[in-house]
Amino acid sequence: MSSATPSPATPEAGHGGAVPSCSEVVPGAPRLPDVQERAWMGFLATHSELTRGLEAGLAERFGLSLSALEVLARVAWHPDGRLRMNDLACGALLSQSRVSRLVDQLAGRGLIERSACPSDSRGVYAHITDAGRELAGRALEFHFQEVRSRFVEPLEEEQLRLLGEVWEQLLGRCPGP
Amino acid sequence: MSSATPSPATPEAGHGGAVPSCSEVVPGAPRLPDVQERAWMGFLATHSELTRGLEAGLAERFGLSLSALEVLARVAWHPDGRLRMNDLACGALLSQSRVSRLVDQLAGRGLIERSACPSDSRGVYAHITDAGRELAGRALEFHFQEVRSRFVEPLEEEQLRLLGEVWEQLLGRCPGP
DNA sequence: CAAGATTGACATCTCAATCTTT
DNA sequence: AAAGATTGAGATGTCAATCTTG
Repeated sequence: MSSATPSPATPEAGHGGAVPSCSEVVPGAPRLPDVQERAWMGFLATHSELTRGLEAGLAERFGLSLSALEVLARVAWHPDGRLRMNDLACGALLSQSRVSRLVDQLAGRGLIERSACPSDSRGVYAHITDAGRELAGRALEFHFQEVRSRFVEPLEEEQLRLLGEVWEQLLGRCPGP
Repeated sequence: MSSATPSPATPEAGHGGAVPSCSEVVPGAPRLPDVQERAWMGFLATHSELTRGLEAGLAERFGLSLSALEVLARVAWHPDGRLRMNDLACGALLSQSRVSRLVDQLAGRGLIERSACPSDSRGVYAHITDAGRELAGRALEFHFQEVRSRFVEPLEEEQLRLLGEVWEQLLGRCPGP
């Protein structure tokens, strides 16, 4: 997804910028105060730019999407080398059906195999294969290197710590049903 | 999009959490150091949770996606009440083709109209209609209220300022062609 | 030829319906 | 009835091809 929050139009806005400058504002346009707007718009723009870059690198080198890598890696490094479909969906930011189709895809490439769950016939295990473990290792290594160079290294340790606090304050305000 | 970075599997991971706790780690799994991981994973999880919530509210009350609102609002508050398709695509985080189809959709609801550009026959203007301006006003008002309550208010002014700095440090490391 | 706009083909992702098992 | 897994339908988004105009 990438979706943005509307920003007041900049007349004949420049063609290149990731975040519109928002210097020229039309009277009457609802806006957020500057500090808030920069924090919010930058959040969206940064997410968009970073995930696009990471997706592109992974796709080119390993034929994996971020979601596929997430699934593959979680199965690969589970102590049992297998994980039930539902448990896969829970930790990831993915729906059950998406996980089912991702596993289809990875199974088609011989990176994962499905097998029945003996203790609960409803369940299905996703098993990592040798090829899957090997690819997961290389892809994850590359991916973390990318995250370091694009996200970690441009920031100070203190900024990273503060980001962690911010996410903690923002998350988990969804009371269950 | 929502896509996540793989996190080392938590055995029988809990079913509710947005961010896996990552306390149990399998030896051999590539990882980022804790502070880095919290900053990065929280970033992804927060983006996912916030945009889902905002999308849902807008869709339910106004039948608009975030992208549709972005397009509608930019046209509505442009000084001329109109904008060329290409200029629409540039400021937004959207491709030209997506903008073209969003304008189709909005035009079908009578919120926007297309018209030829006299000075350049290749160009097409998207005009805001009265109905479009009215809806944009209400939807944007609602949307900013949501952003305030979900993103701005849980944070301190100082944290918002720091976020702005972080995005500035992370963005714009893409040298043009 | 390059630029603006549209279209077709395809990837990604979610929701709702379904089927099986508990 | 509820839970796990899959499937169908549809929304959202991109890339590449095309068509028109500069």
